[in-house]
Amino acid sequence: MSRQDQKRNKVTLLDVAKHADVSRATASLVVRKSPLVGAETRERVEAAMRELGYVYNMGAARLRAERSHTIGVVVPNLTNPFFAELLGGMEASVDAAGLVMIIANSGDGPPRQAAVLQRLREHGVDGIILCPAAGTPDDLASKVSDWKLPVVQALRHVTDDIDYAGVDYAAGMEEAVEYLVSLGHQAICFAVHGPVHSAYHERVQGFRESMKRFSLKPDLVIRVPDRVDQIAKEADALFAQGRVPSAVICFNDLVAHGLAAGFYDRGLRIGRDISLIGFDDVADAEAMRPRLTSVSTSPSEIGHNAVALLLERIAQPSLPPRCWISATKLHIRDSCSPLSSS
Amino acid sequence: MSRQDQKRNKVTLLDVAKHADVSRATASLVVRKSPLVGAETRERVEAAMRELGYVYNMGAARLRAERSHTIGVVVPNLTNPFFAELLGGMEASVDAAGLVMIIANSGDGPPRQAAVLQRLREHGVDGIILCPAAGTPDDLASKVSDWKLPVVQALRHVTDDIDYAGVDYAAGMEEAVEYLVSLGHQAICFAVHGPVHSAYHERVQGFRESMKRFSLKPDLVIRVPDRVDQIAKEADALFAQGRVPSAVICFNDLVAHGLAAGFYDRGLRIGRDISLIGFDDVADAEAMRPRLTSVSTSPSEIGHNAVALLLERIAQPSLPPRCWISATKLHIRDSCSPLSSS
DNA sequence: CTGAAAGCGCTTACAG
DNA sequence: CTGAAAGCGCTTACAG
Repeated sequence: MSRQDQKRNKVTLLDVAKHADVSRATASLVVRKSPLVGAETRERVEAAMRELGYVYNMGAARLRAERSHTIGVVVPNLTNPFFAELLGGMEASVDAAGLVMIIANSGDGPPRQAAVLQRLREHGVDGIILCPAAGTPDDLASKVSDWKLPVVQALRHVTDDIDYAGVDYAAGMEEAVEYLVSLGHQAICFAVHGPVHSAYHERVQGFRESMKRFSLKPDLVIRVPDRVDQIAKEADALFAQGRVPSAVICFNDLVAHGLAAGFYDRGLRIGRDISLIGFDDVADAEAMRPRLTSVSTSPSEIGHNAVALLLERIAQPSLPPRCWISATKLHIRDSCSPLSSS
Repeated sequence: MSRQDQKRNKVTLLDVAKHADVSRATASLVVRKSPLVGAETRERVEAAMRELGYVYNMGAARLRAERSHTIGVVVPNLTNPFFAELLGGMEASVDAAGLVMIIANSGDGPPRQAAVLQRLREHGVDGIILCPAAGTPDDLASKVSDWKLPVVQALRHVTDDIDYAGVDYAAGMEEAVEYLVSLGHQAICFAVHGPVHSAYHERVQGFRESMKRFSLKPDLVIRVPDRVDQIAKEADALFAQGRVPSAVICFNDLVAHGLAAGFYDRGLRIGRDISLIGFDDVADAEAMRPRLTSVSTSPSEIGHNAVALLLERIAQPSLPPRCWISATKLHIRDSCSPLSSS
């Protein structure tokens, strides 16, 4: 019975309506779970859908209703565990809202970013969560507003005119510095890497300000390679500045991981000879030895926030731009120790 | 000029056609880069698109052309770095093919998997790459063929009737065992975790077979917790079986990472007191200390393969089902040492 | 609560 | 190479 109507998968709402002996409009109301339809009718239509193997055609619905139930997410990178956690958080929220997520990779470069943004527009997404690529031009906000497409920035921001879900990186740095100072450290170094963007600046400035607050030298900022397996080799750079740090704060856990390896190679014992603090507190921090003290930024929570902002923006496009800056939390484990009075 | 036509973003192909003084059909040909249109005409149309800020409406096109330029990817988990690398590989290939990727999370459970699969069908994806959830029912193949939707299995497989892009896990285990044997190890343990599926069975069987080939006890298979931070605490279980292993092969690098932490906590020196081999060879392996010897499965390459299979399947739906099993490669680093004759 | 009509923005034959 | 017409499968008012 049911199979014969189905050549080439073409069961349409009209077929369902006929089968259930109602009008197409009524069938449409049933699919969309409208309360206008009587229980008995609804049941009949639903039975018809089952029997015919009906599959809702979102594409057709979108064309008429101007809503695609699809959002776009563009990140600079897919393989970084931090972004993986971020995406995981987003996926959960997006799914709960009955939407679906198209993900795109900007490679952290403006040209590719422009291309994927265009592609997402063509696909008619209802909105976009964008972690702006390093070097994103200033006119992003005006472009986006021309598009009349709901957009929220995540993790990084290039304009105040667009919603932003991020983290108080500066406060996180402050927590880290404060903690190390409380342990007696003074020669504290900040090891950075990767592309430069708002989250980068906020961390560096947070570090400098905090150091100054404690009347400490704020300029021990050194740059390490991007890839974790190369950071280890560069750990020497930390000690080549004329002043030997007793503690180092890392741009993220990846840097911490690489540096930890480098220290190991040099026979330095973390948490004894040198103190180490990570940033982000991704899953590995707990599995490092000694366990890594790290400033937690809860990427999956940021993912939730970004989706929440986007959904509200979609519902009310004229809302004033909003910021959702979440707090960090220093997760103290075993990689720092009091400065031995030597 | 250009702004006024654009109230509510509604520049349509017809507007472009009028502006360029051609018919709608011709404009359509230009968007699709058909060679049928003369260079001069094409240029005029393209100029019109630019001036009006035209955005191609993929949704409308799909409705008529029955192609969405969208593929679905369903994975059991988003935050595992292994899947992150897999997705990264897929994204590159998908993007290069001019498509876009909807990603969905099955949570490694059949009910959610069924839901997301349904959702992807509703969104009219051109095909699906599925890493089947543990416990996926046997009728998957017949369901999928009812759907007439191109599908390829990745990493795991539940049927031979659907394309599959995977890895020769058994051969990988064999490499690992062989290497340890060559170092003189006999009491070799396999530490597994996570849900049970084809890739799990293949690894366990690969281990057992290889051990038997060398006339070694094949039943030192122990189970550790799923989360990396809990594995460390369970490292003792390795030594509670009456026989103390001198080497352990891990189900994946995550297990290796957790176990390494556990060994550290017990004062065991990896690569001296005990040998350790990981599986997958994700980025961290290089940053562990001692550096982790691991069986590389090249997840991003599998991602490429899966996309390639899917694109071919979409182009030729009647092709017989195919398998693309890629080889593993043992990446020897510093976590294993010869068994000291004691 | 239900029906008949129009239309979302494109592509597809089919004539010229 | 170009035009006019029909239609993809839905939803949206608008009447009943």
